[in-house]
Formats: sequence, structure tokens, C-alpha cells
Amino acid sequence: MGKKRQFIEEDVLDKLVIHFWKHGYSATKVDQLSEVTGLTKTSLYNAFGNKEALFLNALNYYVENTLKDLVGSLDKSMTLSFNIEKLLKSSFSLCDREVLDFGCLLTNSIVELNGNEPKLHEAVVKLYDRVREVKYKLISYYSKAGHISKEYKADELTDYYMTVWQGLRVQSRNDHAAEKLDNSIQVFLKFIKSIER
Amino acid sequence: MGKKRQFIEEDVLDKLVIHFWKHGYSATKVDQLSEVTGLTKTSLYNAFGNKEALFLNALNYYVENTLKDLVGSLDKSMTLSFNIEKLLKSSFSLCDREVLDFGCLLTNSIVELNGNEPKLHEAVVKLYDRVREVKYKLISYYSKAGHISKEYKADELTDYYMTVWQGLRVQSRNDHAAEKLDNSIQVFLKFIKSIER
DNA sequence: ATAATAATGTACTAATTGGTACAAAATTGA
DNA sequence: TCAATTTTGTACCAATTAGTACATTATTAT
Repeated sequence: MGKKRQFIEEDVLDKLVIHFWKHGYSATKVDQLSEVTGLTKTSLYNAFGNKEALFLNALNYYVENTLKDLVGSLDKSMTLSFNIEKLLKSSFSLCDREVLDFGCLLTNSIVELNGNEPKLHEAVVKLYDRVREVKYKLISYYSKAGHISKEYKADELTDYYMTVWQGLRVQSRNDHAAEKLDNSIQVFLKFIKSIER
Repeated sequence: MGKKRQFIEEDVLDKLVIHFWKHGYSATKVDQLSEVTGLTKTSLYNAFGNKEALFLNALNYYVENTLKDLVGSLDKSMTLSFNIEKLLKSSFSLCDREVLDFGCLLTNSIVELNGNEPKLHEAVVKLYDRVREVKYKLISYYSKAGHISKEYKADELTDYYMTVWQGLRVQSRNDHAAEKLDNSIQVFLKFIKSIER
């Protein structure tokens, strides 16, 4: 019934994500999305909706994939610090400079959309909470098992981890931050190791 | 020699800062700046230059003031953790919600401008380095005096502090982050205290 | 085949926006 | 007083941009 789609949805979403990631919401023009995906504006609007919807589609796709990767890479037979180290090293690997410089789409969006796009900001905050939930589960697993100093509650540690994470993401969007990133990661890992039991 | 200016430059800069702080660069319209300052566009352009220059003027003014406050509030007769606690508590005081929600103009700008406005981004990165320098001096003072565990270099700690700071700023731009902020601050302060000698 | 339907391509529009032209108003030195 | 100069107010323009109208092309069920 009707002409077939000339594109694969996931390929297009990939491209939308990369563009929004690099340029943010406000500075992204629909014409650019058209150029980058190879689809006409009509096709984009037809398939995903208006600019807001294009962004939300991209953002959801990004978070789903990120969470899938995150959960998939955990290994609970190892220590918390081992897992965190693996996550940080893979997320902030200095080889991957191109993507690294983008920071984190979610972090960038929180910063950009507050005060300008209440509707989008609300959606971002919800997605953010989903990411936090996954990290909370990880940390509270080790906490309940008695592998973390009782002086630190899982909730506090989760918020702290999120804070450091966001900070690293901001730093990585700051051009010459390679050594700075590495320094921060080292100190954070030392801290985590120091509270492990 | 010509008509007198009908405004006080610093009052206008204050208002420019607040607007850019809240809305970022891209989403800010010159007409809004006109409305917010009570000056006509012509006067704005005449006094400060184009939109880029307006932003840079505001940003510089913001950083100068922030640094002045920062340096002024230090008390080197007290411990590092005391000073950091004071700084964090005053910067992230929960009473000050209005301003708190804006995050940090510098942090926001780093995130927003990378990939869109190379010229502005470069300027922001330079200002960022000035802030780092001040924090480095603070930390290395205590480090050299032997008040910090030798396991941590002043450089590493500075970068880590900056990272946590940026993370807190992002969190504070995330609406319901009050407790999260507080948790993160508590954990960070415990960490600093644990490495003091 | 053909009618119905869905995707695509082209061309357009209405609104927004950074910036400017130019005249009017105000200030000062001669 | 008046010429020179600077600021301010009004009206405008050219470029950009989100979104759309409509014709065209492809697909499939009957």
C-alpha cells in the first residue's frame, strides 16, 4: 500500500543523533538534517514529525543505545571500581577524539534546553533519571553486598558518580582537555578504590 | 562633544549577563537584549558591537566578577576543605534557586558553543583556563605546604575539582536536583577531608 | 490494469532575526 | 549661537528558517 520507504529508520536516526550531538538543538537547522540524512525535509517531517519530534526521536534512540551498551558491558563478578574504570575508559577513550569532543548528548541537552525549551527539557530530565536509575542499581548492588564503606550511602554515591560523569562530559567538550580528563578519571578511581571493602 | 550616554555600562552588562546566562547564546535574540536592557538595538550595537561582541562583553564581565568574588572569599589561614566548603556552599546555596538554576555561564557556554561558534568557543576556553589557574594556585598552596597527601598532585586535584565543579553546575541546571547537589557536595567534601594532612 | 495509498521532490510562504540607514536629539568647544 | 560630534529612535532590509501545498512516483490489493 503505497511507495516503500527509501531509507532505513535506524540509519537516519544515527545521523540525526550525530548532528544534534555535535550542534545542539537550537543551532541545528532542519535543512542541515535533510542534507546529513540525504532525505528531503518532506520525508523527515513525514517520518518523524516537526523539529521537536525529530530531536526527541533522536534523543530517545541515543539513550536506548547508550543504556543497552552500558548494561551489556557490566560484569558483576568483578569489583565496582573495575566496572567503573571500564566504563570511564571506554567512554572517554582518547583514541575516539571525534565523538569524545561532542560530550554527551544528554548532558549537552540539559544545559542547552533549560530556560528555552521547557517541553524538551522535561523530556531530557526524564531520560536522565533513567540513566541514573541504571547507575544506582549498579552501585547499590555492591553496597548491599557490603563491598562499600558504610560511610557512603548508595544514593549519595550515585549522585556523586553522575556529577563526576557530567563534569567529565563537559570537560571533554573543552578542546584541549585530554590530560585533564585523564587526571580527573585517575583521582575518581582512586577515590572509589579507597572506599571499597 | 556629543550626547551623553543614557545608561550605566555596568547595569547593562549585568542585564546582558543574566539573559545570556539563562538562555545561552544561540537562543538569545538581540531584540530580547534590547527589551531587557531598555536600550534600543542601535544603542546596543553602538556601545558594544554585534551579537558576538555583546556576548563576549557580557562573558568577560561575568568572569571578572566571579573571579573577584572567588579570590576575595578565600582565607588561607584555614584548611583547604574549609575554603572549598565555603565556596561550594555559597555557589550552590539552595536558597538562591533562581540563579542556581542557570548553572554557570562559562560551563553552559563551553557546552553550547563547541561545534557551532568556534570563535566564541575559543574565547570561552581561554576564560575557563583563567578560572582553573586561580583554583590551581589555591590547591598548590596547600599541597606545597604539605597539607595534602603526597599521593595526589596539585594538577590532578585541580582538574578533578574543576570536573566536579562543572558536574555540579550541570546538575544545578537540572530542575529537581537540590538533594542530588547536596549529596554530591557532601561526598566531595568527605573526599577532600580524607586526603588532608 | 487500476484505484487507493504512501513516500518523495520542488517550490513556495510567513515569520523571525541580525544588522543598518538616516533623521532627530543632546552635548560641548569656539 | 552654531558647528561638530555622539547617542538615540524609527523604520527598514536581506537572509534565514520552520513548515506546507501540491504534483509526482512507486507500491499493492482487488
